[in-house]
Amino acid sequence: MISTAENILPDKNECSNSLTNVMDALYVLNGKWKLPLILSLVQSSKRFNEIQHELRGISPKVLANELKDLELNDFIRRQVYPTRPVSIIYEATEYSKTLKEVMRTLSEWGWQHREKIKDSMRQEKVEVFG
Amino acid sequence: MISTAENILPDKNECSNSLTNVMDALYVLNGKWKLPLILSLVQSSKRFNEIQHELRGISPKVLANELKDLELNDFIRRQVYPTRPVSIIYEATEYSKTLKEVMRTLSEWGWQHREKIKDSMRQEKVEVFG
DNA sequence: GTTAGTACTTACCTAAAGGAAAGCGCTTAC
DNA sequence: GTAAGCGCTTTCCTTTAGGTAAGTACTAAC
Repeated sequence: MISTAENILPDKNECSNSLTNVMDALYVLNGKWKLPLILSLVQSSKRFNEIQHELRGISPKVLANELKDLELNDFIRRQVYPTRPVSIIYEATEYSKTLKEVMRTLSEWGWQHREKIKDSMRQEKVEVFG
Repeated sequence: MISTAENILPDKNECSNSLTNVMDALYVLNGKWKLPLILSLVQSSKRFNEIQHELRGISPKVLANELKDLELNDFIRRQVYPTRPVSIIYEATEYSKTLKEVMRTLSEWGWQHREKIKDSMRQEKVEVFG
């Protein structure tokens, strides 16, 4: 977002826009599995069963749905290799790689958040038993 | 995350951890309104009705629930000022400011995603009418 | 020909998210 | 005393997400 001469209120504009931007981003990325799934495939292409194994807890039904949805939205590609039997490989598109920075900051935050939670649990123990 | 000598497979470790990190982050931040709400209050403290006005479409019930949830998780604070009548102001905590980078990257991505969608819609028009 | 693996689909169900509309207790303004 | 604003709560309802369990079509190996 670039503030130009027409932007009389660059700050306010930027603020209300970033809200809209975030809501637009969440519109496509919302849900428990979309970002983890994209991240997993950005790290390396995988087969159905491999993904299922990595995202512990995802059911085949939900995984199949998410994969279809992400393919429609150009985040992943379903490649069929003519081996016998055929190998079906899911891979991240170039477009899903534009999410790298988002996933990096989110991962960093998730890590420090877990640290914080651990700390506060330790603190509670001290308060109760210390 | 720091790779130490014990990390024989720093890459693989980092990869599987970032998946866990992202899933942990999403566990607290998931939903249509949490990040927009935090962003709105990081930008400036606000009253109930002001938030409702800014996040077009949020119902008072959902807003009240989200505010309670975010307060419990230490992202926001409900301040009561002894004016007559009392003013109730919601403000972002220091902790919610640790999300700034996440919200910045997400906002940037949301912006460029909207541009992409606009472009692809233009492209479709050219294909159909051009 | 039976077993196992891959990549799903189908049917069924529950829980949670989310929305619409109305109301409530308070206060101030007219 | 009536209307209007604030900060919600309550009720009722629909939609969506997500899970379980079973099954299917194909192939290949034993």
